Amino acid sequence: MAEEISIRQLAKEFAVTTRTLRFYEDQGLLMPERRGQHRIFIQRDRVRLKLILRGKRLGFKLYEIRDLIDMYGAEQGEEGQIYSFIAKISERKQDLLQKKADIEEILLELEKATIGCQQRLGELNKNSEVK
Amino acid sequence: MAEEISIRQLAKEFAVTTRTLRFYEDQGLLMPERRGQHRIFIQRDRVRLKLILRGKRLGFKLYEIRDLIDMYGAEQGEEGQIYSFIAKISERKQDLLQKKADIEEILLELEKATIGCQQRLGELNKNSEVK
DNA sequence: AATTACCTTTACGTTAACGTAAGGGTAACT
DNA sequence: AGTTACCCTTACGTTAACGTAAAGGTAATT
Repeated sequence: MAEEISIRQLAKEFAVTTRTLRFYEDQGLLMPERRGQHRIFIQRDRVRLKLILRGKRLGFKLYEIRDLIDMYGAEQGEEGQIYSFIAKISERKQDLLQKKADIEEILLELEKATIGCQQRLGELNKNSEVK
Repeated sequence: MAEEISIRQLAKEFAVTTRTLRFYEDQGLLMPERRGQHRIFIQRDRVRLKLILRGKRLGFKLYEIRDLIDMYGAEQGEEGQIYSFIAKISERKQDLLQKKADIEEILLELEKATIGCQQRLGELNKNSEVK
């Protein structure tokens, strides 16, 4: 794992396009260094990109993901800021717990559906045995 | 809870617009009866809409949600169909388990962030006491 | 010297999931 | 008879998250 990688290398590593990476930079989600014109990505960007894609899988908007990432390890600022920060984190937590509950319910339904399918298969087998 | 409700009533009940409901019908996610021109929604549609919104919260595309809903209690068909059905359900399960894992990780990070914030608050308090 | 393989910016195109407006119909109060 | 309150369809507009193409720069092979 090289220290400094090109945009294409990072893109390939995470199975996204270079356009996507440039777009994320544009949106303030990535901030690669520049060497001349070229972007230089480092480990920090890998970590960030991983977080971005994780957020995407959960259906978060890019600006929500940006906010989310900003929450990680950002305990600077004065008291008021910290408090509003804790509040924001709490909101996000609620959202995530809701999503988790949604997932549990869907998984339950899918379990039921699977069982239904298996029963159906059983019936089909019985019929073919009788035949 | 009335047996038959209008589009507006259903919309209000779930805090969506009538446009949204018509759009969902257009996409084959809802199939209300018609009385003349008017749509008549019943309990079945409530259930479906709930499932749709749940899917949306998890970032599923509408066509994915449609597929998902079709999985619930659809154990008809012949053997081949059932098998491909079980496979599809399994895929969805994998996806959901991935999302669940994503959520757990984010929650963990947010916990860490919260602790960081509290420590910071503690430090700020110490400083003000010293003063 | 020319092709290959990258990189850059700028800018228009695309898709999903609706929003919004236009134009018209029905049914019930006032 | 007119206003209110719904309902309908058709159709153009909007936003997010990129896709895609154009035009050009650099650096290393062939």
